[in-house]
Amino acid sequence: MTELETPFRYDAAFADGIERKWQAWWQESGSFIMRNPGDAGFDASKPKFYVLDMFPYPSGAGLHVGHPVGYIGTDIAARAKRMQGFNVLHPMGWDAFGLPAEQYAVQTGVHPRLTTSSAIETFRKQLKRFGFSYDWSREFATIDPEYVRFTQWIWLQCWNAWYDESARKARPISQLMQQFESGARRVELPNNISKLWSECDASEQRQAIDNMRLTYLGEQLVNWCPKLGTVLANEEVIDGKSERGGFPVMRQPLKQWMFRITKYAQRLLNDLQLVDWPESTRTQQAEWIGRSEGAEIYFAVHAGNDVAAIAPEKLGVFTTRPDTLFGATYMVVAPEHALVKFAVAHANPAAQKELSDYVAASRRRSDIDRQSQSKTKTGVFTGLFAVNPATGANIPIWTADYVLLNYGTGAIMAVPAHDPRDHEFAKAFNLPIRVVVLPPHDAGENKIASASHGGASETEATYVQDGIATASSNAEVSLDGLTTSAAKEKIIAWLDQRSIGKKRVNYRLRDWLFSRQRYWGEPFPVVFAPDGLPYAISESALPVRLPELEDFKPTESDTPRPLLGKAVAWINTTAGAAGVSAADLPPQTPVKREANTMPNWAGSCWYYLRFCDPKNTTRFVSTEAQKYWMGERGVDLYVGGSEHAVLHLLYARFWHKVLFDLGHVTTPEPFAKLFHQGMITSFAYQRADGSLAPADTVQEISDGVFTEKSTGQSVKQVIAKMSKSLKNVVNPDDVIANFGADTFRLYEMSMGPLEASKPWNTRDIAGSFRFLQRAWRLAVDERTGELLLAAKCDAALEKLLHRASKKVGEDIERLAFNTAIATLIEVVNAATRSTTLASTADGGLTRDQLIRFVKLLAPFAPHFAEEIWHKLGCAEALSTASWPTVDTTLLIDDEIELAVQLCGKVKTRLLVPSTADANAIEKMALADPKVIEMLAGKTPKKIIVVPGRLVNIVA
RNA sequence: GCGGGUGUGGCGGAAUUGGCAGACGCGCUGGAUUUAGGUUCCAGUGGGCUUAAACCCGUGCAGGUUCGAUUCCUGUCACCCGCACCA
Repeated sequence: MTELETPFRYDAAFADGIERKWQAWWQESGSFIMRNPGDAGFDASKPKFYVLDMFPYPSGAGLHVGHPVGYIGTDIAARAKRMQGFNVLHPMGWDAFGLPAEQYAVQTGVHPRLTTSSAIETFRKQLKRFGFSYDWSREFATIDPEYVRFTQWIWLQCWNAWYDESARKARPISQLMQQFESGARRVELPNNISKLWSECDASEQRQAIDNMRLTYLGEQLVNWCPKLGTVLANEEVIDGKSERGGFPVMRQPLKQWMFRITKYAQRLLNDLQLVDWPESTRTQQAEWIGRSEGAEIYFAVHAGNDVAAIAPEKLGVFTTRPDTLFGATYMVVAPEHALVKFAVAHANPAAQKELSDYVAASRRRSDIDRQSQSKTKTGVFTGLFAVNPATGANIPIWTADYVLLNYGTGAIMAVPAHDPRDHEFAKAFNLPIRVVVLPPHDAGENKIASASHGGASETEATYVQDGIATASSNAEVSLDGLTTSAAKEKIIAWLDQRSIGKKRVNYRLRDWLFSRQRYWGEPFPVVFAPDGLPYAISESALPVRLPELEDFKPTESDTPRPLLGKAVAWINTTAGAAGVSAADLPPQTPVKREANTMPNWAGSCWYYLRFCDPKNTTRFVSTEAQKYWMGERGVDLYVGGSEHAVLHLLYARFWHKVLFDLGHVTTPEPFAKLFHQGMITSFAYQRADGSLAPADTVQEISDGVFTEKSTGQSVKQVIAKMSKSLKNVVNPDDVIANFGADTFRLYEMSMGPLEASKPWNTRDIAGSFRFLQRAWRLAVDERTGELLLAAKCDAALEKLLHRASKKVGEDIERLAFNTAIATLIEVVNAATRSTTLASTADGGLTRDQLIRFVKLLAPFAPHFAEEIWHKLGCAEALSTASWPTVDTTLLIDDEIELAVQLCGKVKTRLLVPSTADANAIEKMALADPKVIEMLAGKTPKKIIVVPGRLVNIVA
């Protein structure tokens, strides 16, 4: 048949036509606009379902085929839930502050606002072509002034709050003031001084309050690249050089805004039990928070005989193994530790140089490098000694970069016999190793006769597990013979009694560094008075807007400075002009604005709340909208990449909990159910030497055999990330142009499980396209465009369709879209076969069957389904139709086929009535001729009957 | 280094709770339709040995538990993701 004869054939052009038609119709009729409670047309009788994508950062390159995977998944869920009678909130927006736009501005001078808004245009246009059922009326970008205003407002909530340890929640700072003023709480000042509020001067009072706020200024090390004039992420630093340009990078201290997220460590850990998240993600968060129980122990420090200086205060360490205190033969402090500065100041010239060289060198290494065991341990003796409080021994204090300043106290007691890192270090520097724990069985037999002191070669391996303490006693305390847990308790009690240590819970989680030295981020609503103290800008003066910059090029500098520092006129203002309350500072006071900006996380920490009520100009979200859409447990389905498993998801939970404590939101957790979609990878071709050949230089000469065109060398097909250099990037626009959006949606959902990473294979798209073409031919006459409907209902087909209804519904619920689509394909294939095999025109689907089939297909291929739906004479949108119900009586078979196994191997099959019980099945199996033959007269030892599945005869 | 994960035909994958390994798609083979190609339809397609049946082997590798293991356990190999200023 020629194309002229089949004007209604489902090809790419035809698909394009109907897709654009229905997209326009959905938009005009507002099909997916969701009203809020209180609005006209809102149906309060329906339950709510909030399904959310992790919103994208709109990059200049546009959408790639990896973006839509999650979006198609949430759209299927949203469309199915709508048909199942839910009010569905399904919004989309833009995470629009970010580094790429700023870096582009540095290179070209084009304002990030322009770059960003054109990227948003592109993304929006591309997303709309997929026919997603987003409520576009709720769209916003994190750079919108109204959104920035409330992002700053939330920061002010943290500024105006403190964490009440006894109530285990954040409370307004005004309540702290009341406690101070009433004398219920004393002011804790440095050096263990405590005073009444009334005894403090103004500056002490101010300090007392500032030290309690949820956001505070802290000094942190950053990777500063003087040449680029910018701070770099760890991943942008390679071997102490900047990734771009290869310029030296130094770790420099910088005063920056921090969040006291560590106060929430325990709650962030506990509340992981409240959410329906992938187990791996909850584990990753728990590991990140890293709770460990142990002890803090204080070691007296002295400077050695040849250093005539007064030793500094005691050196505190955190250890999870206080029971090994007797085995602590040396100490290690981080190179940035204050004790190292003291050591440098008091060392002789040669040692001084060695120490400062080491500190300088470690500044150039990243934390990951520093902890990496593959690289040999390095370190330098500080010239200082500590006294092991248990043994009384003088033990040397070293500095080494495998100890990190920001974990624990930045210092450790080294127990080389029982910690692999300490062991390796001790071997490298010939430090003593002292065994103080024995494996339980060895302790009993007393295999190790002497566990006393010795050189580094005493033991080859470290024993890290729990065991029995040995060689651990002094005049006051003995741990010998105790199990590790008993020994821990006993030594902590002893340390506590002597006031040289105490029980402590430590978290790996660190306070959250929230300042960036960038332009393209939210300004902080804070200024600095001439005395250097920060003052908040009042809520009524928000948003604080970014100043315009002519030139975005950073300035070369040896010390870190924010890019916004260039906006001199903006930075220097008065308290009144900036919007500081006159109660805090007189309006004419000259002040400097904060030149740091917030990180990208700020916008993504609360966008899910804004979607509930995006146009609100008086509040970040109305109480009513927040209550309705967040409900009891928050967002009902949140889909995004697993690369966000820790940071974004932890930060958003933290903000949410602060807002919860302060009464602004009503759920303890933001996201009830979380799902990670997998990455779309691509094929690449590996040469014999392991290098990768670009995809366009390779040909497939036979099944699975590939050669490089130019050389004829055989190459191996492997899976790799999509990258420009490998020429294996796929543009979704091209795919849609060739097959249509419905085919694209089906293809990406049928590639495999939503959570798995899967290689894109353009060749396979044909399968999804053919499925739609088949389905179309089944329902529509390609010559006339008329519906093809069976007059009679085929019983087998009806049963199949019924089972498919059940299966598709269940699969959508568990986001197993690949198997749902396979089921739909089976229906179409069976129905097609029925038409070609039928002698009369009776094959195919009846009107009623087609209606049900189209409803099942609607979430996956919405344009296709809508087209047939309207051909069936339905005037309302398919999204308003109800989901097919399942008649359970049609799911039961009269007879079931069971597998019959002999010793676990399938030998034959048996048809039994579905009502037969285990006894009856056993009898039938034993009466089966094949079974009799196989048993050959032997009596079965055991017969296992699994109803509905199999019979296993053990002979 | 620390933390999380994945390995099944030529390829993507299915097997939801320990119960018939390979659903569905791609590719390939044969047939029908067609002047031919394409399209469409029908059938076949894990490997070995076979005319066929039957049988044997088979879920990265080596063990273990079990009547029964892709699934649980131990060890091992390979690959992927995250690591706090990329988003």
